[in-house]
Amino acid sequence: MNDKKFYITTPIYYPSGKLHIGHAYCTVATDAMARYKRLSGYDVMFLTGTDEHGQKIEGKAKEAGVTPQQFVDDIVAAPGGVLDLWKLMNISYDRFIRTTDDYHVAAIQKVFKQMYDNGDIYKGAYKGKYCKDCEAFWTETQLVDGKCPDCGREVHDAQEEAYFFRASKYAGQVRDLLLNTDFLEPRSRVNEMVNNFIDCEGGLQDLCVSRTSFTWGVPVDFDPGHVVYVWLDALFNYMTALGYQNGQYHDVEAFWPADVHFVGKEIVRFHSIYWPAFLMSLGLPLPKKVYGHGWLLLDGGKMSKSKGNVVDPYLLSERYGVDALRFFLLRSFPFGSDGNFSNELLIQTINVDLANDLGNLVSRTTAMAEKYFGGTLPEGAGATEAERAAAAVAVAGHEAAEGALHGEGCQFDGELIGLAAGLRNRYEAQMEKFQFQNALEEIFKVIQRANKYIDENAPWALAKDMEANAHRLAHVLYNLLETVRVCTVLLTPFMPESCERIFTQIGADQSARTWDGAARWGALPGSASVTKGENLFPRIDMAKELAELERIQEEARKAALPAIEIEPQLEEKVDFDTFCKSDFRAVKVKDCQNVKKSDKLLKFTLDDGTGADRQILSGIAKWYKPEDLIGKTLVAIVNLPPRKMMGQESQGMLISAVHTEKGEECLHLLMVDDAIPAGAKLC
RNA sequence: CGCGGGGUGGAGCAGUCUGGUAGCUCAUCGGGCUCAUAACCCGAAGGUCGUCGGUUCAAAUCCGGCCCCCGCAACCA
Repeated sequence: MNDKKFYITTPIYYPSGKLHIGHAYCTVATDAMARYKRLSGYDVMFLTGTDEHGQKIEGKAKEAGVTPQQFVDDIVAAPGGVLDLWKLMNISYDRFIRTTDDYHVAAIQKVFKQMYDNGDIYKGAYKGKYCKDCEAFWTETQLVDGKCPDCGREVHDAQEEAYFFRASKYAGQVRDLLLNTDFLEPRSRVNEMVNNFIDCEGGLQDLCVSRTSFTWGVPVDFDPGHVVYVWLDALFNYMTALGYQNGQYHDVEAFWPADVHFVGKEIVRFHSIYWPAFLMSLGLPLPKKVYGHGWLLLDGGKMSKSKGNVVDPYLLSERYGVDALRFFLLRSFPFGSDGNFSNELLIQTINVDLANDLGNLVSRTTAMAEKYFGGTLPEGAGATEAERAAAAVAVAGHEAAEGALHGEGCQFDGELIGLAAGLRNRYEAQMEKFQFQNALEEIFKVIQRANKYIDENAPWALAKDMEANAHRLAHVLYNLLETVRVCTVLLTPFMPESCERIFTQIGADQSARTWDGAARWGALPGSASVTKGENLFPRIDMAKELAELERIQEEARKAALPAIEIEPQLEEKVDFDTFCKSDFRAVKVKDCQNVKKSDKLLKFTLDDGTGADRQILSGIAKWYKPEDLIGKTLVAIVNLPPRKMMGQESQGMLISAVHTEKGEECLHLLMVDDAIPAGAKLC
């Protein structure tokens, strides 16, 4: 049995709607970490899943007219759902937990009972502001203008019976854990937690762990009417998924405690305070680390459904390739802090790093191997003993490998080989700190060095005299292939599929793709067969693509809007006499023209039956062409006071029907039967 | 005085813990090369590091005041 074990988790996501790029970000990071650990020889358990209970899902299901279970099944397991998304994004999770899974539910009931029995869960009252219509409790601070934030109606004080977890009992221990260990990272999150929730006024508050105001949750088996409230249910997934308190799995021994929980910064509080407290209550080992990563922001602000600015990972994966998206997410943002997502940055990253630097390096290298040597380098092109030795020195931590190569071949070789051979160590140091951005930066420094190495050696110049230079040329190409190989091994956790293709192109067999191989110069056989394949990462036309993306996202935004909206009817009554004062008449359009310098107004010359022309200006140019209206019979109110618009007088108003369709305003002029004579009164 | 994060060349960021030539990507300008995905390589211009004060031989970095932006305190990556 492998004693190098690694247990890593994502949060379990709340499937009240489609997942967005933020969820993908966290999951991709976890996946890269898991793959990295597997690559470096660990026995990895990678857990992700969904947190499916709660009032919000109950409500959404009701809205949709399905049961809560059907609702979450649809979001999680249906085509285009969570499972599909992770499949598309190549997420190599070992286990996927749903909190509605039977074994989890049963285990949570046992956990709850146990904590109740040992006195850490007690019965109390949950107080708050209650909205009858929404059947929801709100806290003072959630209220909008003192009213329900959902429906805007009055709320009133109310309380319900609830169970509480005695978190206060563990405040000291948790405080110590946060302040005096590196349990919670990045460090900047520690103060926030301690100051805000432990050293605050009143100290650490007990946590409400049951509710009676909704039913979609794990029932408290010894007290009907209560369901377990979110965090106790959700947090224990990390253990029940290993088989804790259930017979579904048997991996607690092997994998608990977790090595790291990756979580978003908004739930750091629950993972760094309540989760350890729960475990302390049961006398269980604590996870080794909680890492609170940052958020992807849009235009400097939070992504949210209400703002309508969520980014769809499905769309981006399909458009640019999963690997490009995975790479972008981890390359562009420091994992611990917030980052600004933009389409422009995405495309730029793909173009610069993947297309120009990496893709192009592979392309030009393999192209030359084919062109000059038919795809197989000649005998003796491989690494020399001196180079292998020098590389070993670099791996051992001495950057001065080039020193060991003085007098050997070309002056540039040592520099390239030293840099490439030492890469694994630098990469490892960053990966162990979850600094994906820096790990990738290290790789790309080497890739850039390799591109420079091509210029320095000008293989095309060497190729002009093959008789004299064939050996040198082959060796230059070999060094490039080796550099690409080393980089590709280390890129595999980030871009598994693309790396596979690169390995194929440079002829790297399995033994050359290993973690050990990444620190061994000369692992690629000198006779490896090289083939120039399809472009790995096609360049994207920035301007064109941005426009296209904007169009697609706008369309998606519109599709999410209600199909047809109409103005709500007025509550206020109008008395009959007032109504009768409005003089509506049928009018015939004698002439209609655009008003100069106005993009909204049309000028109508109308026959209103009086014999004199009536002129009306109407702001409907967006919907009608003047020539299409001539001869039509319309409806106008004729006794409005005249009004000047753009310097011309309007004597009345044409009547239209208006509504909103997919967020867009629509307008139709009222057109009536042409048999109606001009001037006929409408009543 | 609720808590936290941030303010660094035109844009986006690193550097701040462990003071000592201000770094990276993109954009701009000039040059080189032609193997390659109009890519690659070299060079240049551009910053009084939000602001005021303090400590110091020396401050983007340490300390204090102020200004501005964002987030959290609700389920939420």
